[in-house]
Amino acid sequence: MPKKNSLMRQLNQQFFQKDAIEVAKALLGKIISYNSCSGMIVEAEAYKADPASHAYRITPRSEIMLKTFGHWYVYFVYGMYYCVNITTNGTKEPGAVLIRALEPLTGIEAMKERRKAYDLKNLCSGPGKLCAALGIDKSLNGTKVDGSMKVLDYKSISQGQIKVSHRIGIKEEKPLPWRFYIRDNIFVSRL
DNA sequence: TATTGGATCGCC
DNA sequence: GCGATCCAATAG
Repeated sequence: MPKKNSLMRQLNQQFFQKDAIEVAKALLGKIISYNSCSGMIVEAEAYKADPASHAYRITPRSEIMLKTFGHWYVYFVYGMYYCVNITTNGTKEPGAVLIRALEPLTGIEAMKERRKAYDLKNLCSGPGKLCAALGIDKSLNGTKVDGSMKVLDYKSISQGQIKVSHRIGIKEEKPLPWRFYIRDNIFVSRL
């Protein structure tokens, strides 16, 4: 693990009380730290109450998106992968940001071992991949963002370095431009 | 209770 | 391009 210095402030719940789109952009350049492993967020997507969102209808699974902010929302997909989100938008409207890719920083050997993948570019370049790499599972669902898994300040990303596209794996009539990633970063899931 | 389809990934 | 693999949501 690297030495923590004063620049690596730990983000509190309050940070996530704002809109998912704003949070998604603000998360680029931040670090996720868990299980003695860490990586810089290079790609994230916003979800609110749009038809493609779990919160389009509030169900027992998705109500965390409505009722909380600054909590981890972890769900299981395709029978074999987990995806990790952070809830946003206060407690009156639903919102969450899906973490889609990390640039691996520390605990790289452990992450390679969990993933059985040894190419750095391939280690955390997708929502399912990064959860497998860090060992994230449903036991973290509903925990606070400043609990055992944390988010730390790291690099400042300017607006000009942020690229925007439609969300991946979503079928919708008119794709919303709610995916954000760091320009020229090789660790994103795709260009 | 049964059915269907998915915010994925890796191999064919 | 497609199968793996199982849970969550909906319909009945």
